Amino acid sequence: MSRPTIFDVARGAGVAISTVSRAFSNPQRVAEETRERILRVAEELGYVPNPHARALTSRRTETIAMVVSDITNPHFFEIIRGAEMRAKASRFTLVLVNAEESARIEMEQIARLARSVDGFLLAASRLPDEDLLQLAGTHSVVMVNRQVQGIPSVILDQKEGCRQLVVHLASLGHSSVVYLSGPRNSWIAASRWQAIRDSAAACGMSALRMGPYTPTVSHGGAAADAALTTGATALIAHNDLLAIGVLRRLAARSVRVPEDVSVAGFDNIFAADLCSPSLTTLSGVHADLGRSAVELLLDGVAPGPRTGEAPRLVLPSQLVLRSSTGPAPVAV
Amino acid sequence: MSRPTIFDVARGAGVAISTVSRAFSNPQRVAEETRERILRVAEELGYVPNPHARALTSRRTETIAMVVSDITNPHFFEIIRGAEMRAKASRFTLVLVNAEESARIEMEQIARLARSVDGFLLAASRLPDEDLLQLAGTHSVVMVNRQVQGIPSVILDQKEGCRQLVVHLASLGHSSVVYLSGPRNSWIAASRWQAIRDSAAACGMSALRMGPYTPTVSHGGAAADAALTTGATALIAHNDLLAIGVLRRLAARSVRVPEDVSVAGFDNIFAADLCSPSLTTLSGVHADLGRSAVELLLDGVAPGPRTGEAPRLVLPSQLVLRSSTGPAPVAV
DNA sequence: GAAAGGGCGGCAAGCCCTTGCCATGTGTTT
DNA sequence: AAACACATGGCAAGGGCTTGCCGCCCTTTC
Repeated sequence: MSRPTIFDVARGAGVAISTVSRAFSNPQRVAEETRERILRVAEELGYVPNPHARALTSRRTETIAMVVSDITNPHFFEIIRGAEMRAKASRFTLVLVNAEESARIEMEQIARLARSVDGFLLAASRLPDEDLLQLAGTHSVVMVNRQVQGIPSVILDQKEGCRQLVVHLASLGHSSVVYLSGPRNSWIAASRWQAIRDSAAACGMSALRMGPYTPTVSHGGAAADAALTTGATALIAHNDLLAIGVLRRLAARSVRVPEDVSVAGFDNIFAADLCSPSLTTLSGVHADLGRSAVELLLDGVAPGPRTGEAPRLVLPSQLVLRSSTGPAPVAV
Repeated sequence: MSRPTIFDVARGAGVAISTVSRAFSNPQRVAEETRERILRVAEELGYVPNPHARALTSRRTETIAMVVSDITNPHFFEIIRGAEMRAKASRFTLVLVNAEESARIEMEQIARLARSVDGFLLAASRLPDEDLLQLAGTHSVVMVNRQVQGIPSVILDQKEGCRQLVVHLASLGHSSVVYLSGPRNSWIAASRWQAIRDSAAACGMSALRMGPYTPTVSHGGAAADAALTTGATALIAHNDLLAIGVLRRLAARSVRVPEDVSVAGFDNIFAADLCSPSLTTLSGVHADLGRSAVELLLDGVAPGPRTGEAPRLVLPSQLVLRSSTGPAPVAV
């Protein structure tokens, strides 16, 4: 015996299938009494509407896709987690896809899912602006940790966060800072560098960008070596993973942190508090990024007139001071 | 202009829609030459089959759902990651759902998705065996980190791993070990305790189970306090998070690790190598769990005769020795 | 050269719902 | 009492695809 369909419910309740359909998807269109009867019959029969049949005509799927640029990066998991929880709260299903740091794969995956989801969450997308704008023309899209004019987005406040971080370093007496940059086409890396450079200028510090580096622990070694050649006393790594890699290499080279060199990262991952020395980092509630992004997407997906402007959410970030930053060494 | 359908392609290629359909889903059923022509037209038109229409008749969705018992637990992310990558390799889509440690929610989510996916990956399911067996009767199911008679599963080798861990502690001179247990209805917690108890007995050690504890850092404090009352010199925590919490509390209470007490965990999370002292832990390639689980599921989903037995994969685990375990203190 | 077989394409019946439009019945207004 | 508005339910046309079955034609076989 196969699963009951809308016909079985209609027969059981003595109504037309259209009425059953509306009892589920358009409740106020059906008399209270009728609806209750239908729901009761459906319950008894164990009827669940077939989502595909539903999607076929209604073009709504109650599913959203989250595309992350690199699923191996633990930083995204908080975002994914927040997104999943928020999606679930609205009875939406979350599909997870990995772009493997490739714009081509990202595009392929999006094309593949275009018909199966109501919208896309693009986390740290590597696609060029044009592609994104085109996509946003035909689908609901929300960017996470990237801003593109005209597309809704959610980011953590890099500007203010970087400013605080630079001011912190400046007030410790550092006069030069190196930013160990993340991937070349990472919007957030560009945005961090810009904020660091501007803030450094405002503090009278010199700022230098090095890299790009793949932001993993294993690439921290090269980054540290390169940074040491500059003589800078303050290092800001693109993220905590890279920063931890830097710390390791510095330890291996007997460079003391923070006595000789100060190091800071981004994301405040769990390990940032455990490594030695513990890591000063720019923190933020990443789960909220995912949550807010879904919220924005659901707003956009909902029928009704668009508000004129694409919303740009900027969530607060906060500086977490630990022991990897300290006073600049006294000049020799 | 709306998206092209199979009709447009059929017209363009001068064939019937059934032929177009087969050109995509049953290539060897169509002459090579015809197929090429169809694919070329489809390409030109930008035709992509509508997955919902497809699913409606074929009952295949090329989608699998991964249900995790608690999405806030970082341990799962490796598994999710492995699963996503493997699914993608077979052009399957992965849906992620969170059971929030609740059997009820887990069941609801499964019911909701039952029609939209080809199968379920249940990671650390909290459902009773009966429910799982019933589910496995109607759907393709693969269990991750749990074994149920008759259902395909993938686990890390707890038994041998725990044995090695206990032998390691025994050979360091410890004569008593405490297992700080994970959640009550966690299969893996039960399985670990059983392996620890048996191995301890074989080594002439006494073993004690305490808890259950929610396996997070914050619950490690209570676990540590409780464990200290027993006078045991070796502590095995349900996972690394709990172990790190234990380490923190011990440090706060000035109990030296490993001089006074040895501590070990499970999972070898990234932070295990960074905490102080670094943590001895039972490691395993968790991404492989996800990968293998998807593989098993795809095997099960594929048409064709079932092999008689439900496969039970046991992936190797390995003991990673770090500095949180050491010789037992000399008795006073 | 006739019969048998295989490869290939087409027909048409679904798969299970949503939704625009119409029909009916009831209550309200003038 | 006529005219109307509104609430409610039904009809039927899809939505875009898969697949069992049939039939055609070209090979092969004896």
